Amino acid sequence: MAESDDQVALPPSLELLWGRRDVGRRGPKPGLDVDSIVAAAVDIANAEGLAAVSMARVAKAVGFTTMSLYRHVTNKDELLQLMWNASADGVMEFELEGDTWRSRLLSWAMAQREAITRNIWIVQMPMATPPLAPNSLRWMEVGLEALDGTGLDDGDKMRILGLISSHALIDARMAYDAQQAKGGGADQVDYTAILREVVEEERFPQLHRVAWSGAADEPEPGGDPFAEYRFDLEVMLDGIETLVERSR
Amino acid sequence: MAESDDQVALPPSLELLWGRRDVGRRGPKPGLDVDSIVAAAVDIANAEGLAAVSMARVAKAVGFTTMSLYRHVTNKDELLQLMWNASADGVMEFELEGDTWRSRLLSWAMAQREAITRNIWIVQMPMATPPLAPNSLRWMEVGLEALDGTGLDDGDKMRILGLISSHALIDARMAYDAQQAKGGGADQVDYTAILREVVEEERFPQLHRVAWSGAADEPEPGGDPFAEYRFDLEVMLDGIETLVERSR
DNA sequence: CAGTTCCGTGTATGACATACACAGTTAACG
DNA sequence: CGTTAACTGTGTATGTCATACACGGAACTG
Repeated sequence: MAESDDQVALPPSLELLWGRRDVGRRGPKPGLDVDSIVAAAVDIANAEGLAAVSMARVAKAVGFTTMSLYRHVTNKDELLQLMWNASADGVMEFELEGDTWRSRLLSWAMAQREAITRNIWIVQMPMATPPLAPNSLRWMEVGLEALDGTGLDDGDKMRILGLISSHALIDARMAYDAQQAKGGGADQVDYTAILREVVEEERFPQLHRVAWSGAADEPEPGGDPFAEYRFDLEVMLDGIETLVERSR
Repeated sequence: MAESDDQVALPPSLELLWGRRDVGRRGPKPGLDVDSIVAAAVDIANAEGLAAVSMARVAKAVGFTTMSLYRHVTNKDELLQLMWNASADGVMEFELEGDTWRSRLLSWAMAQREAITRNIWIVQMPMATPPLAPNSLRWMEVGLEALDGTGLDDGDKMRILGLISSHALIDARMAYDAQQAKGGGADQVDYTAILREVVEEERFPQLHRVAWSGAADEPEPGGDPFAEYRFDLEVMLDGIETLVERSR
């Protein structure tokens, strides 16, 4: 298992994300840098959502004109990747909690979900995963540490981390959508009321029962905002536990 | 548990999706209808992806001008919801397979993933869930049937179906992104090669091991396109099995 | 010092979703 | 049955967006 000395050509965005993009030395001293651009973009996203992050808007925020941004980032997609990596910097402060792989993994999974909540605009990203950049790879590194001692092979470990992190994202995305729908106005109707309105007993006997049993009711305000995610995590952790037992 | 006689005001999109939007009777006979618009939009999406579905493009496909579409759908978001519902019509032919709740639920979960694959543009939808429209509610109805006999309460059943269907979507989304990245050109580099390039042993000991052990290698071409999804499903089904045992 | 590279600006382009006014068609109403 | 109202589709316009490209000036290189 020898490391190759050949340098692999990283995709352009990753070159930038790993600090490997050659920066020219001629020409005027830049008044603008990529870190300032990314920070401004993240601020706008935090304040107003990802849709508010246009190149013109970011440029204005850093005091330059729109087209100057393109001297520092190739395109908007690259800026989005940079933003995603920047927002994952909480990994630097994160520490696994617990004595068992299960409790450590749970703490990791909760941290994933909380990190997204702190930068909720991530749910609006056009891509499904963060770039293979320093911060997200550090999250994976820590996740692998959580799984030390399980006896699982590395491939399964990676798949498990992928399962959990993808679920954190989509759970946050669904919660965000639901909240946006609620924010639309006073005439919003909740899930159960809609079900009761549309599911006839003859055509949807199961859903009809569910609708009228109150089982689909949305959680009371003030409760655990992550209740749904915790349920899902328990299911997944139980399944992982089964996998761990089987590998022993 | 009496049904209320009060009609709840559905959100405007759902009124249309459930065929409850009042259609006026005065004025010229329409040359255009919402079904034609949706069908055209779905065709374009199937052929070229969701980004190709602009109002102008759809209008051209049905032989009308852009603004005429707005006589039939409120806005583009509504059209997207109509498309999502239309694409879920495979539920009409679907039948659960198996003698146990587990095998039935597995068949349901696979069908979810396959349905998305057939209309892969769904992964590019701006919203995280389909509308509460006839087809997606029918999928839920069938999913609840799969869980008959588990003894789970209705709330847990709904959460389980939500877990699986959301996972089908994000798994498809990640697979789509990966494929798009591959299609970018001959200079694309795979996941493992990137890991090997960027993860130094000192800083990322776990990922370094994983990268050089081959555990993160992408599946060979020609294998099961749903291998990752199946792994995830086994984990989730094992976890659900634990939940079922506990509820007995 | 001439040539090259690089930064930021200004201008332009094409694409997009959608507002709004107009003219003609059809139904409702008294 | 004539008038009014509702409705359809068109044409025009608007503002926003990402990004191409040319220009002038700053800074480096040989």
